[in-house]
Amino acid sequence: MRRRTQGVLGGRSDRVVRRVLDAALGELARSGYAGLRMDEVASVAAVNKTTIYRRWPSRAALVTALVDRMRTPLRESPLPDTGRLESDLLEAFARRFTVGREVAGRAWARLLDERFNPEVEAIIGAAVETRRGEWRAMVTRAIDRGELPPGTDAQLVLDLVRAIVDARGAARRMDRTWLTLAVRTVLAGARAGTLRRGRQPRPRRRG
Amino acid sequence: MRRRTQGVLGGRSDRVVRRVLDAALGELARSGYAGLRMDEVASVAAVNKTTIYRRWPSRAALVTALVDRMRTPLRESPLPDTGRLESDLLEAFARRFTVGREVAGRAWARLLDERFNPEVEAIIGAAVETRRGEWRAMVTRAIDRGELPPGTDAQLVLDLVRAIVDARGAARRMDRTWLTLAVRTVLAGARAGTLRRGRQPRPRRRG
DNA sequence: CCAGAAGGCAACCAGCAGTTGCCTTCAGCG
DNA sequence: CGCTGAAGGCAACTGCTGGTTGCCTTCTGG
Repeated sequence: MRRRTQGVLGGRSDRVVRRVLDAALGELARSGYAGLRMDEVASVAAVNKTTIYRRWPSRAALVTALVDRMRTPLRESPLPDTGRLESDLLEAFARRFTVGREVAGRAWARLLDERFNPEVEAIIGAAVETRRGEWRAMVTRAIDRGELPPGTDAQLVLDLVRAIVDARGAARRMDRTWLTLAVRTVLAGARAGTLRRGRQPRPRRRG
Repeated sequence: MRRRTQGVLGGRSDRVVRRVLDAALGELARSGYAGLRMDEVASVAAVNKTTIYRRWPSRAALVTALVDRMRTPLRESPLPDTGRLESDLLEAFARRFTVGREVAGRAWARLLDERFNPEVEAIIGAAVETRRGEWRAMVTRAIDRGELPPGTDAQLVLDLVRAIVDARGAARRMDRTWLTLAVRTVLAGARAGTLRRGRQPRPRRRG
């Protein structure tokens, strides 16, 4: 039997896929996940709603596919390794907001904002999880270089930076200033030994 | 004409108000804001949906009233002033998660998780904004005491701690460990001078 | 040129916010 | 005690949206 012409750019199907994903991207950036109306996507894509549902059984599936496509270029380039953790972190995080076009950045920010939503969390989680090891390695290298005290919890460092960065959602646009602040503050904490693995940090009186 | 028997505890109306708000609290803790079904609230409160809508014109209004009631005891006690910023912050933030009963804590956490939602943000914002000055004063005192370098941006310190704390939402329950981590890390950053007002912090090579 | 995959169309179901019109109950005043 | 008006109950309804279904049309490649 004839297979779907996936991958053969220019086929009827692929044209539809591209148009739907493009439309979905725009709608996601505009209205966020919760506000994304399938009818609207269909109409913008100049495609029937049924067509969308035939290929992606739910909104979650559609957005998952979209995120996957968004992150494709990202997936191909390795994480930065500048020899200095601060620069590595700055660059690595900055990339998250400049995936491809401007729209994609906004769409991703909207998703982050809605990460409380189990569906969204699953989507983001799946996308991020794959590179967790690489990210951790980035921090570990810094520890080995002596930039951070031995015993520092690499994952914790990342979690903290992410927590701060993600706090800046769609409303207030992510900017370099905030990102820098997040990275420097967390690194200062780590250097002060606040982020050792396992044991509770003891209170430190100011000197 | 006879007025509503508001305030006269035990009246029919007040009993209804209490039951509806209690029910709403439970539902909010269980299902979050977006998942809060008015029919369910009505049914749990053993009250008719119409009755709810007559008093609170929308879900947002209902939750606003609920939050207002939740925060009443909090509003009455001043923020801590232990003479040490770390303790102040720890205690002040810890309170947010122990407003009254256990349920209220969970409900509040759910709200925080959904703060991306404009409606929710308005609700939270209104509740929090009122004490912004007090919080800032807490940090300013510490600067005056010399705990933090002069010129430190008090609001920024608070924003950062909040960013980290809030990252722990409903799924992973807020715990003292994470809170401590957040406070200590941000304070370490602040002591290192990362959070001066206005000017961009210069990169600091590790010593 | 034709079989089968993919797309279009229209009507439909289900869940839920919010509404409406009308009836019932209750508190309290005369 | 009985009346009055406010507050509550009830049931049916609108409107929106995600997701479904059955059937017909179009495109594509062998």
